[in-house]
Amino acid sequence: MRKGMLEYCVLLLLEHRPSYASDIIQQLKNAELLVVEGTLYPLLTRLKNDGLLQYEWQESTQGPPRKYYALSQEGEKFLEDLDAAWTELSNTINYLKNVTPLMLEAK
Amino acid sequence: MRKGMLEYCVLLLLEHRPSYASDIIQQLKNAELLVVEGTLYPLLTRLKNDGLLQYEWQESTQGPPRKYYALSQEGEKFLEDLDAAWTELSNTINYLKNVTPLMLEAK
DNA sequence: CTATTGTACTTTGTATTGCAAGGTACTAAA
DNA sequence: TTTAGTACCTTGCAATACAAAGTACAATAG
Repeated sequence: MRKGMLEYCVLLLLEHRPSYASDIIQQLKNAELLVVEGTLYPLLTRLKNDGLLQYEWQESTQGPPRKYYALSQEGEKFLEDLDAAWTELSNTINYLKNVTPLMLEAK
Repeated sequence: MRKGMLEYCVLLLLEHRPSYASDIIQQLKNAELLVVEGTLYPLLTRLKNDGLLQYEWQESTQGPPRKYYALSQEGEKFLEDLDAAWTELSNTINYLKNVTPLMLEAK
């Protein structure tokens, strides 16, 4: 069920602040969404190749340098589209959860 | 983004009343969710093979007979799980949409 | 009574996504 | 100099969505 949602979630996070992979995984965990490296790294790479994300290398005080990802201008626009898609999907599900057989036959 | 949601939507519909494929496609269209045959038929077959759906052939007054699908007992139980998963996903997204950078750092 | 149209069901091949598993590289501490 | 910790990356597989093409039956037009 989470298919396709991860992209949206990651973009939502990066809208708030640039982050690197391990940080994103941690933040998603805080939001009850468990994601593993093998899922996230390819996703970030894809979003960058699509021009939706940019990154900058930054030194860390403890450990190897980190790739900090942030939304590009195009990424911000795309996120607005996803916001709209989410609202619609949400409406669709809530509609389906509440329809009665009678309403279905009305069409 | 709709990936993985279709299964849930179809089960929600069948909970209300047994339907056959073309009918389901029409009902989903009424809910603003466009689905094509090549997507739905394999999905229905999979859900049946998983024991979540059953079907009965029924004559039609105009055209070939139809496969009416309905939830099995196991399917009803599964739908409850999906309901819970949907609620959680919904909460996650809304959380991510509303967090501020400050809240993120609090963890 | 055959050809066409409409309805319904099915299959094949492809792209995308998620993930397990394994691997590389740099830093710091033992 | 070895070990542990952090971070990034790749490969191969399974599941899902869809386009496209195909099969089968019923009803109607010619």
